[in-house]
This record gives sequence, C-alpha cells and structure tokens, in this order.
Amino acid sequence: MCFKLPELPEVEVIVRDLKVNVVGQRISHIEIFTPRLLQGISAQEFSASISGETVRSVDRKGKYILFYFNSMVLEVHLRMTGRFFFSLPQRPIDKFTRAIFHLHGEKKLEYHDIRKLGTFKLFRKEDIIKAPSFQLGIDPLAGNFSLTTFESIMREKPASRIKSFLLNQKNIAGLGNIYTDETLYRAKIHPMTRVGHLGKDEIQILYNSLRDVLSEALKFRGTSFSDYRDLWGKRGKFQDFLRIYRRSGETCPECDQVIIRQVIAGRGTCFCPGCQRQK
DNA sequence: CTCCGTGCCTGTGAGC
DNA sequence: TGCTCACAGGCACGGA
Repeated sequence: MCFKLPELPEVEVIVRDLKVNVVGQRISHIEIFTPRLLQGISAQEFSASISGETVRSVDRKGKYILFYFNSMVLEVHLRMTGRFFFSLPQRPIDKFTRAIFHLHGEKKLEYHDIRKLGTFKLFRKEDIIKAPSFQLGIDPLAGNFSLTTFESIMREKPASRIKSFLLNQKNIAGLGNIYTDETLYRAKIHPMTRVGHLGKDEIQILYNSLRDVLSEALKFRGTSFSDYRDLWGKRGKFQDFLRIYRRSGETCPECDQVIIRQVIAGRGTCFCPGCQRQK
C-alpha cells in the first residue's frame, strides 16, 4: 500500500512555497469541481467571496493552511490526500481535480484530492478566532515551544496514553501517525505509556526527539510514499530515513528484536518491543 | 476525563 | 486471471 498524508513538515513546506509564490497575487476566478469540500456553502457564494481578491499572506496552524485575503480568510485542511500544485494552462483537469485558483497571467494553483476528505472553510477576518485552526494546542515549530512549555502541557494530562496525547491536536498541533511513531521510537518510549508516568528526563528526551524528527523531515522536504508532493509535484525524501513507521516485521537495528505493529489510539502503531518497553 | 466506535472517502493489494 | 473486501488515517461526533 502506498500513501502519505501531509503532517506538519509537509504542510510547512507547502506553506513556505505558497508564501513566496502566491502572496501578492490576485485570484481572477475560482473553479470548484467538488462542492462537498466547501462544507455546506455553495460554489457560487465561495467564488464570489474570493474572486478578484489578492492573497495578503499565507500561514500554517498545525496541519491547516490559512490564506488571508482583504476581508476573508480561507482555512484549508488537506486531510489524507489533498494537495496543491501549480499547473500549466493547457493541463486538462483530471478526475481528482477538485478546485482551481486562477492567478495572474495564466498561472493556475490546482487543488487535487483523491479521497475528497479535504476541507475549505471561509471566515470573515474578525471571525477567524472561531475557526478550528484557532482551537489547537501549541505548534512545535513556534518560538515559544520550549521544554518548559512542553512539560507543563504534559503535566495537564497525566492519564493520557502518550500516543493519544501526541496525536491530539489540542495538545500539540501538527503531529500525525508517522511522526508520533518516529518520535516515540527515538525517545524509546512505549506508545501506551501514561503521560504521568514519564519522568523529567524522559520528557526531555521526548522533547529532543520530537524536535529532531521534525527538523530532519523539514530538511528533506517531508515524507512521500505516493501522494504527497510539493507545489511543483516533487516528492519529499524523508521516507528513506524513517526508522520505525511501516517497518513492522523488520529487525530493530538497535536491539535485534522484531518491530511490531498494533492498533493503539485507533491507529496502526509501529514500535520496537525491545527498545520501547512498557513500564 | 479518557477511550472507543462510526462516518466520511477511494486506491491498493491480499486472499480466494 | 479476476473479483471482493478490509485497510490506510485525520477529524468530528456521540456514547460509554
């Protein structure tokens, strides 16, 4: 099976490139081919709100992408298979093209989504604090994501299992299944461990592991198995450096035990029973 | 409070 | 070879 969902590093790569390439650009018009992604509002209403508007800034909150216009904000979540890319004027739409933003000249920003689970939500600027992207926990790339902050957030949820804790966007924003498994493996923590059972030293190791995994993934422009691409259709390279995710059945290079896969917090979870012992 | 199941989706690939 | 069907998981929601 080949797939990849965009998590924090992938969305960060997309947003950095969008900042350079679409900020300051005017949207001449928008085509919507799959109205379901608009979550209730009509394609006409959506198009009328944004057509003719200039993109003032692009931002990321967790896995959400925010496009700021003059008076409106568009909040996009790519979910499992959503992606943006620039395409040539003559490129025909395919069955997975869900929307096209027509920019200055004949430039097109396409939104492509095999499974149609992505969402586009419009907010007036003054209402943006009501948006889902504003109800999230701290972003691990934010300047104030310190060890002290991380520890205090963890102390609030002692009964949570660490895997659930890291996946919950209201605690830490942006982690999905891949990066939680990678982080826990590096920190040598069993995914079922209660947050309250982790000592100060383990929290420090977890914090460092999380930062390392995310910064390395960013350096390689994200993880691509099949679906994820940047704005130019290029793959990330971090999949070659994943140590635990999708490696069940392989031998752990650290301890020679066989990596196992088990459903934890409702997700397929890969971990090493030798390195990540449950306390 | 935390956990669990369900629904949304469709390409993939294991198994018959 | 061709078909069926469980599975992948981010998030919202309802209920235990």
